[in-house]
Amino acid sequence: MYRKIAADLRDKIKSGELPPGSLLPTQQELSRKYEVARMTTRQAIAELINEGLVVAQQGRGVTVRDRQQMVYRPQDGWEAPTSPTIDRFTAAFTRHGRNPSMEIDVSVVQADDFVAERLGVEPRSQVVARRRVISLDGTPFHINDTYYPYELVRDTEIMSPADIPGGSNYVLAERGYRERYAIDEFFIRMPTPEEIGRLRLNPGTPVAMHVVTGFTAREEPVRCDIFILPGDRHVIMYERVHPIDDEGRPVSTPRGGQS
Amino acid sequence: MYRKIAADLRDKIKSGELPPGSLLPTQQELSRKYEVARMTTRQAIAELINEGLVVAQQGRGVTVRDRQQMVYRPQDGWEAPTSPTIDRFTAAFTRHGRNPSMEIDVSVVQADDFVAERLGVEPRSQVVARRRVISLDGTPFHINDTYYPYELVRDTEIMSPADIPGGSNYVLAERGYRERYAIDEFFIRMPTPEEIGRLRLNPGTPVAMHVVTGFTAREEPVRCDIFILPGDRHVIMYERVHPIDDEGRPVSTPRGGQS
DNA sequence: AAGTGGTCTAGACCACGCC
DNA sequence: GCGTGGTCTAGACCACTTA
Repeated sequence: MYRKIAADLRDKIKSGELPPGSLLPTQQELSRKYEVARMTTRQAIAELINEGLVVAQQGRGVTVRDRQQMVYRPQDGWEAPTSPTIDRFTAAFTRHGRNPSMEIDVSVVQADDFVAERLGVEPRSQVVARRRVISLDGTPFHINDTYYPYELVRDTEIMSPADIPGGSNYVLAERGYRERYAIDEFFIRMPTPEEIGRLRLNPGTPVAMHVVTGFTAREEPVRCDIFILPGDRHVIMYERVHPIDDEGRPVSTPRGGQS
Repeated sequence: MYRKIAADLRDKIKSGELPPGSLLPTQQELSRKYEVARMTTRQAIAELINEGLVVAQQGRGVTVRDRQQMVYRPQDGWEAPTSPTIDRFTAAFTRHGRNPSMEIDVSVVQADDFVAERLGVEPRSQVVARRRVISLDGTPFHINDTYYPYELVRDTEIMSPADIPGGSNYVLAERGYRERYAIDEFFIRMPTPEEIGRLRLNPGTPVAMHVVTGFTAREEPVRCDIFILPGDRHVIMYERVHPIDDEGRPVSTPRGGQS
């Protein structure tokens, strides 16, 4: 029964009969209409909440969710190739008049297993953690925690909780650790209670955990960057070029030829 | 109260006291221990289910979930650069003795708004849909639906529901539509009921929707590929190379220089 | 103050897995 | 057949928003 109620409501949302921002019928109304107990209608609504379709607020009611997504481009700052087409794609998600802000917190911590494995250091050895929450118009958009091997960044401006002109890669390059390539990993999962708090997430919002591990040309790890991207606020976008030309012949790549 | 029960169980799972595959205390036991009604313990367990931590099965009990993830590499087949390091990364997620299988279904359908926008055709115009479900050892791993403009693929082997030797890009290239570059989009969300059915997903499993739109050098779209990747079964991995060399000078890119 | 959703109770019966 | 989780009822009181 609760599945039928949920399906009916889902259909009304998808068809546009209940547009984003509108209020669903109250739980009491649904109970009367379907002749069920309120706990049953609550279960139907819980299903929609967990699907990320609606949000419930005490005293207000249940409203249909609206997605406001921004484009997240891992290749930004890499002087990546850009085509007119990708601008057309990103335009669909771009909003204007945004007011960005950032919270920064730098500390020396013990590396957990996950970070230690990526930085090639012993678990629980000291690393520098640079933790940031990036907000737009006052609402948190994503978490960006960066971990560096302690010896690489001690006594640099990376240790100070302020914006770094030119980026931290510039600082590392000056010390002889120029990042040459990086590996991106994405894990799709539900947020931890800590992440829900830091990002003020609604129930039913999954996140992408984007892990960037940067290496020098000598294969030494120089940084491990962890982004937590709420699914309702981001579209992740990449651009790729085939390493063969229009006649099917190989084109030289930055790392010098085909593998 | 139900939050406390959920937090206690979550701690026991994270600490390893309740390892993957083990059974949680039954709802009746929890009700006795915490002196609450069974509906309250059910709510605690519902929370853990929606976090993707546990699965409930009628007649069996509630078990701690185990993740078996495979590596998903969008760059595969692109002759992408490969370093020894990425092999080390992928090794952590690779399982052996896997038995892959595929279901294919090809049909001519009306493009929805999403696909029409990406293929640059009118909404509801005819496109060819090639729908696949890829399974490993009998369990579905991901959905791969590919859409082509009808005129580009009519009377080709893309229309037949069988494996294509060399891939569909090879067939398109022969007809003068060689894919030169592609744009990747990732949307993170909860699965639709249809996706839950096709992939036999457990509750609390988010998915990544990976959309690849391929273009010729003349900026004509040739395909729109939609992958549905369950979060508990995939790690998405990219490798990127900085377009500058160790002295900081630009390196030529496949598309010919910096932007 | 009225109305909304949030939590909780103490029962009931059903569907399923396992012995 | 027994015990598990799945569904549902008919109440109760609380916390919060809005007017």
